[in-house]
Amino acid sequence: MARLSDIIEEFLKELIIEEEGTVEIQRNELASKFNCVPSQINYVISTRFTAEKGYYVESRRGGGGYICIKRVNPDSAGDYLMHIINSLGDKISQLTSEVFINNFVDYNIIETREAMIMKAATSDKALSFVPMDKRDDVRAAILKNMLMSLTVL
Amino acid sequence: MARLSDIIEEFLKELIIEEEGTVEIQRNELASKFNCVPSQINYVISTRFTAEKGYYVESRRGGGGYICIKRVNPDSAGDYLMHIINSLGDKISQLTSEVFINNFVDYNIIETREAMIMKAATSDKALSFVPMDKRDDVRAAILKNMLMSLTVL
DNA sequence: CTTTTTGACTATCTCTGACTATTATTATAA
DNA sequence: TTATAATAATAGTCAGAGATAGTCAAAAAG
Repeated sequence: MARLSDIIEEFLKELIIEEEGTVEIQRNELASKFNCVPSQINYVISTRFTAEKGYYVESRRGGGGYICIKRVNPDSAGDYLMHIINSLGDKISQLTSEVFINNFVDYNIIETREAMIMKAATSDKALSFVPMDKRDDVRAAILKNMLMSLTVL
Repeated sequence: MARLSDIIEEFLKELIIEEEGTVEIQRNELASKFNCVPSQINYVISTRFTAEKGYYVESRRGGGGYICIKRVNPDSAGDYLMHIINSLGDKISQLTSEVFINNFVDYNIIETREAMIMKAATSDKALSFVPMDKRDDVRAAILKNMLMSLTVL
């Protein structure tokens, strides 16, 4: 029993993909397409296309009014990660690495579990077979690689 | 006379087998199917489909609400992971590592994003600073460490 | 005594509609 | 012609109704 809101959400997201990141609609038109009251469109937008979820919405009332939804997060999260990756040096200590990873959680770039995995992968324990003098290089390479893998999703 | 809770438990487990590991129900619907109060469904879930027993449950209230039960693994995820960790040798190739990681996703042990992170951490690219003859040892250590970090969550 | 069953009360999410706010267009007055 | 007022065309807000699921403690069963 799919909810109408979910159906409308899906419809809009597909449009956004088709239109490559932005879509412009008219509230009443969309509402009548889905046989619902216009305010349902507002409901869908305010619960599904929030800034937190990576969307930016603007609108205008009056004759020729519209609602425009833009997807911002995929790029900006990717950009942010690229920025961090570029700022990382060729060597990094376990402690510094953990600080970075904790920051990613704070900034909602990664989940707690993902952070645990990353910390585990970059811990001295995991790298015990790597000679001390190479360890910080390897750690930096691993961390960068893990972060890079997230920029494409 | 079998207890109702047992009957509902059995019904759900069969459904889970049919649906290959996951089932989605509506509380009221299921309750009326078995002629019981809706909260009995909660009772069954909270006593029979616990995390300890290898199930993961999520739900949503409101119109079109649902309860979704996923079987993580016959054993608990932690046990399963420990088993895998112990079965891993001291060396592992990139290819073998990826096969393992893909299996974890299939068995609902980890998420797709987590898999990507793990693959990135154990790729030859990430380990390019590690001499070839040590690489598979380091990779095995990293993989084990990442998996270990998940056994405690 | 422990487990199961029940139901009253609560929490959360969705849908609806009346009322409000804003903008564009058209009509009217100066 | 220009300024202003009325009208039309949109979108926004919010509270209430509807639809689910969750909690908890008492009653019932074993």
